[in-house]
Amino acid sequence: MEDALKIINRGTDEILTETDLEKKLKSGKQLVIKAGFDPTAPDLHLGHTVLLNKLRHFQDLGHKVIFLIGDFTGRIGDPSGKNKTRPTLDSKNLIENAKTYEKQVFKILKKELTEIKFNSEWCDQLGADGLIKLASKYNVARMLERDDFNKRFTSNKSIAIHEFLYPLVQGYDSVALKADVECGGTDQKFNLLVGRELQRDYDQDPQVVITVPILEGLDGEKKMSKSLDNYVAIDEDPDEMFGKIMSISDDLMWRWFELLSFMPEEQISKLKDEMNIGKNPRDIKFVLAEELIDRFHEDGDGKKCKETFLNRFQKGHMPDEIELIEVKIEKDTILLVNLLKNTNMISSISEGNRLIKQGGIKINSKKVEDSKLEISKGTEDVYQVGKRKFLKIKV
RNA sequence: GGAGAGGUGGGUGAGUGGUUAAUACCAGCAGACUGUAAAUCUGCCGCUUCGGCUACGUAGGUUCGAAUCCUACCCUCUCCA
Repeated sequence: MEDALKIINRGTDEILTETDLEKKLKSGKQLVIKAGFDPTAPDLHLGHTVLLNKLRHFQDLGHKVIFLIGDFTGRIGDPSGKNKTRPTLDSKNLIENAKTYEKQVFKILKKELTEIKFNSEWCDQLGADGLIKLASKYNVARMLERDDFNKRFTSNKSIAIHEFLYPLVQGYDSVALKADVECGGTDQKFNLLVGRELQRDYDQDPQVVITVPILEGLDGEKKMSKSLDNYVAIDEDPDEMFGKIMSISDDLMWRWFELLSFMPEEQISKLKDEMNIGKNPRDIKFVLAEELIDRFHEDGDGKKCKETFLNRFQKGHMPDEIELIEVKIEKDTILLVNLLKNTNMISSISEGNRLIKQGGIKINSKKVEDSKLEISKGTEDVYQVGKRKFLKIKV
């Protein structure tokens, strides 16, 4: 019991309330743990795993996780108001997305203790009557307690009515599922709490709300998200993943250790000490990168990636395997920049000219100086753009 | 319904008739450096067959010349009712 609480506590932001949680755990029954996910972004990244890890902890204790895809909520519109219209996802898309989720989610969650559900299943039944009834359970004053609503309200920014439906529907999900616990990011706190209130209204035992911190993305400031392109997807190519992790700032590294590593806390602070007495932060970042690669790929891949990384960037070697592409041309020669553009090594000819001017393009490790360089038919060379893009092209 | 503000390159945001492909910042890219794809520094940062071409909400108009003025339209926001 003590242990269970300790496991659940690690890495959480808040548990509301802990006594409720204790009571539920003590009851001895299998609990229903709910967490909601966006229907439009089936690409899971490290940011999601903070939450998924927490769900996994519950599974390790034998409880059941409902992986809820908010297809109905997604249809209402985005509460941030930024997105104008969301494409309505048809059922075919939904099934596809769900499959994509499945493939990734079970890298962390236990299949036998996970159920994937869509909230349209019960929300579609609701109808106008149901919605009105649901809406009557909450009031505007309470809605305005939500931080972002409050800010917008006090600064006279617009709040669309339907945005109020968001937390309500999300809360209703908890009612429909009879959730015992709901987990989400700290930014979800209000919505999660609405679930508690609604369950009470529907004569259910209110769910325990557990919030986990939001992981900062590669830039170190904004939250990790696909739309900001500062993410590391969990099914990403291992070398790519390794590189991305190595590219985070030394400061951010510690945050990631805290939220992503399974390493005991004492061990992490030991690493900090080592850095303070002069150990290269790069080597500590290796530790983090290796752990994460091993987790999402095969055991031992982390080590391989590290070697590749060292060879390529420290010693300046070319990667062992370079993709070969064959390009057919009509004339006897082709302008280098055109060739690179055709093979998507660069996005425009102007960019190519710029890169050549700056010494960023190499053929067989030799820097290209001439922007009008012609490549002849019948050659096969290794082309390099910048430090990381390699391609073997046969003309 | 009435009054007003505004829509500029990936983002924030200057510019208010002519050295303006458009200040600045951020992001991005390259180079240097470092035992990191950290940090820092430097350069680049619309496209091009290198003749030009296309760009400042959309469509017209005025002008030798407009992102800058005019007209209409669309959109966003604020205030009053």
